[in-house]
Amino acid sequence: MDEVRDWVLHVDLDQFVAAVEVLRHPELAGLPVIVGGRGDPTERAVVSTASYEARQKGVGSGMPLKVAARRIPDAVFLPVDREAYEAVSAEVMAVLRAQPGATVQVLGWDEAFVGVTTDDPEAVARAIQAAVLARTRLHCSVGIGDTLVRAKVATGFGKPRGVFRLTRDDWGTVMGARPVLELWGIGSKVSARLAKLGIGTVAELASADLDALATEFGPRMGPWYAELARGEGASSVDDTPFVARNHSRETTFQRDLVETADLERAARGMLDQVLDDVAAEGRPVVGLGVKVRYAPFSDKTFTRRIAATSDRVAVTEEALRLVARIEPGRPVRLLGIRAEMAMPDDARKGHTPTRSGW
DNA sequence: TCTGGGGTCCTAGGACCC
DNA sequence: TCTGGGGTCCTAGGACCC
Repeated sequence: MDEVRDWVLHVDLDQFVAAVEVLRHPELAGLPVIVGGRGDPTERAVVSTASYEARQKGVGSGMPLKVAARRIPDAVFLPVDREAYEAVSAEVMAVLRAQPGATVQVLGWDEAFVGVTTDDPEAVARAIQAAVLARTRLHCSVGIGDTLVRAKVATGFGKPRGVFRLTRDDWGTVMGARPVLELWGIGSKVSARLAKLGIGTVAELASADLDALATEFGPRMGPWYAELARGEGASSVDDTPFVARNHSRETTFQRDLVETADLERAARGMLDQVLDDVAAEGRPVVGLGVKVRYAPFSDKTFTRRIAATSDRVAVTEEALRLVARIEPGRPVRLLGIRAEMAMPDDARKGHTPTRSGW
């Protein structure tokens, strides 16, 4: 038994979206279930979640549905049903908040940090798993750590349905020889740039020269990567309510658009939805962004800062002026519209559960 | 193989002000 | 007449997360 101290637990539902669908459709249990897009594998869309049966056959998140269908021709394809997942997610988070002494920081539909003070974090983890299962019939994995990063990484070793602890004492032993790509916050681009500096493993990044990292990645991100590789950073769970900075909509067109009139119509439709979302929060718009993906695959963004306003007509006109900068005649595969909102005075900056906070 | 949608934060470079 | 340097804001783009 440990002494009483603060612990970070990272709770992650197992194959959440697919599991919710199987609960609704019990006859799908044991089958390869793939959820993505509108559920039509001939469309341009990607896999949101694949069941373990589908994963065993090589289908995973982010894969184009067309590719998934080729790999598993007899898989069950289902459309994404956000509202259903949000409802189940709310139940899960309510269970977590009901744990005695728990501080809960939600990271997404299917995961959250839970801060507890205890001498037996494994017992708390098992209690959480049992409570979530009893309330929602869903299984989850729990990572235990002395920092947020270590708890988050630990969960991966617990999946599925398990519990795993990772602390300062064994972080180096467990993670040191692994590729930096396994760290949360390092993706393929940064991994490739690190490789050019001769850094391939977590241990190498943990002991890398900070000045060299700062030169390559900037004064904040460079040193932060080394800290990440040591498993360090924030160790307390922050339950400050989340305040969104942006609302946006994007659409990938099934057929590339070329005509200006088509683009303008699409932009107006998305803008209406975005402004509905903004209006629901009652906050003025202070900036606009347009994202374009030209075919075959090159992104461009245009942004503009505006005086704070809730005037939909004015915002729409301003956004359409940005859309007008799209290169005429070049096929457009994706259009995105983003509205940046004024932040309330009491919103703390930088507390959000993303990279900089760690 | 052919690449979603909704977010967050960081950086470089230019403009502008003092 | 010619010109330093710091601070801040904005834009555009990049990277990563779920």
